[in-house]
Amino acid sequence: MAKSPKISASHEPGGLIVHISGLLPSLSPAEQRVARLVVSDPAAAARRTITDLATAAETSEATVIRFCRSVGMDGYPQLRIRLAAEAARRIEPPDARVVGGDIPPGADLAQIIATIAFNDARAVEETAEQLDPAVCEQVVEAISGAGRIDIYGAGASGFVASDFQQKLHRIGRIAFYFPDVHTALTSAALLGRGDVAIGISHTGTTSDVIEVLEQARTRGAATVALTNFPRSPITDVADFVLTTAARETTYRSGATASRLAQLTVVDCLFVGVAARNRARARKALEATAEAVQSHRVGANRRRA
Amino acid sequence: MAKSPKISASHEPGGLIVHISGLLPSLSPAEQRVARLVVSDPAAAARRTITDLATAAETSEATVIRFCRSVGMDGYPQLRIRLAAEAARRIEPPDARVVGGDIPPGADLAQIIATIAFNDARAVEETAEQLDPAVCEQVVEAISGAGRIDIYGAGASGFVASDFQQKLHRIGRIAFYFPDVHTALTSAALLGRGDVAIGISHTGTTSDVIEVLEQARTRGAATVALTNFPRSPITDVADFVLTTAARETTYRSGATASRLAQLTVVDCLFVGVAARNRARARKALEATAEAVQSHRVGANRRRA
DNA sequence: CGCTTCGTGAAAGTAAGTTTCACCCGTGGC
DNA sequence: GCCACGGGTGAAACTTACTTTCACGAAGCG
Repeated sequence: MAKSPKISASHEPGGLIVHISGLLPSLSPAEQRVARLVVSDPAAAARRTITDLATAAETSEATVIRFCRSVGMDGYPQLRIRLAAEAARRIEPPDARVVGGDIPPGADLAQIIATIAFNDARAVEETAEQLDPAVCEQVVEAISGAGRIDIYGAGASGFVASDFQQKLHRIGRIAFYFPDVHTALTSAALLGRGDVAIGISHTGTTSDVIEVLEQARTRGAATVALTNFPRSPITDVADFVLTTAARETTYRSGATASRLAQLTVVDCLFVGVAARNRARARKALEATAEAVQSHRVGANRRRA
Repeated sequence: MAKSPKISASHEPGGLIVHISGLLPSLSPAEQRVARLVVSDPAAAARRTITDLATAAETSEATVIRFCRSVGMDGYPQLRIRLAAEAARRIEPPDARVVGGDIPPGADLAQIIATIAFNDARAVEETAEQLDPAVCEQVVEAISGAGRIDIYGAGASGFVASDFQQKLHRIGRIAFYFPDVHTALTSAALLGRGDVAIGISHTGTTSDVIEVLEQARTRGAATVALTNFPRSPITDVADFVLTTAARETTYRSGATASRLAQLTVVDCLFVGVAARNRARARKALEATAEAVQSHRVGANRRRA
């Protein structure tokens, strides 16, 4: 291969569990069975012997070992230890709301709210935990020094892309977002060395976004991918990979959790860029805030 | 072999480490050497193999095993696991990132990430806590029975409005979002009894949104406001008020926390509406998911 | 349609953990 | 002073757990 020096992975800080669930789709079927067991109850897995776990996952010990290697461990004992540590750290399984669980059919609205909020908050926290500050730093640097920044995203990720564009624009960086593939491709073709292209795709498999990012890369721009899955196709065309950590809970939420996670990452990058030149960013922000002032009506009422 | 129960095994409250140091004096010399190693650095001990630890304690594996039994464990593996868990627990909460605090000027990216994520997650959680399920229920009911749903929002809140529109559309509800005030006003003028108008404004003072919502109300539509401030002007023109709970941390972040909170509320409403007619919503979602399938490329890669 | 490549488990091999047992050494009785 | 006696100990035998190798079969490629 020898193509992408790629900056990412190998990091896996924050949560081992989170890390594993991100890798899940890139694992083979048998390994996925193991992964699911581990993720669903890390503490229990830590207690099991390798033969035990293999049996429970309906596979062989060999596969369990392969799984260990796939997620970056040396072997089973190391996984066990890490799992135990991980499980201990999260002593607080709040209650019945299953992480990543679906909403039960009979649920009332209060339950729905609690479940959604819990999962959303969790996605944000876990994303932050596993974000690699070093990679972020590099991306921030690239953006700060970029002549131009193109941001791509389709569907739901398009909102995030658009949000990012606006943020950067507000602090005086030249950033673009294109809701349309053709326009985006055209723009990507005009990028060059020193420019930055950012592709956002939750699944990492959105062909439109990948195509455009690839185009940008060919032209010499630094490419950044923001996705939930560290081994998805989009990472092949990215110099820098940033991952979110939303355990998508079936189709139910229209992927809101992943959206929040993406926004959090975007916000981190934004603040990082802004922090590089506080004075200038502050001034720009104040100016833009002032601009919309005339569209605000009188302050909040006192009393009832 | 049932000799002396030595000490009240099985219980070992508080911490395993504490427990061990408690019965340290009751151990034989060689076992004490082991115990001291373990107590002084549990995490390191957890990483060692039994032979390793034995060597380090200048004793034999047999003694290590005896030590394990003495402190109430079944064997060495169990001790290792418990040790790892124990060590993980003691590291504990990273620091005191101030809620709602601003980013200190000298902060490095890791700090920035932690602070942002903390505040973002907090906003989501607190929003859920203070959301009134009864009001939500009414709004859900209104949306479910609406002939048409108009959603208004400007600037950052516009993204949320747009997101909501798309969500509702995906489950077959007739919903609109207008980025432009004039179009929105026109649309509002066409609303009537049985329709729903939703205005989103973080500050609750965005005159454009208020104006449009007011228009909708005079035409007989049910009006909903989503804002962070329960006493802001927008609430005057709303039949139902839903609030977020983002403590805005200065203007710094371009209000991402409030955005996340808004999205969470929107998601709750969405799921609430979808839950009212699971079958229909599910079918619609599956159809839309299928529609974009051809824009996805092959699955995630295996291996490294 | 043959060729590869990849996922897989059976079996062989190695390392880790556990048990057994004989030894040492201090103690106390004869 | 000599001889049981018993706890503490480690060497070695043993068992179990973990790891590697290998060959088979299925899925993709030319």
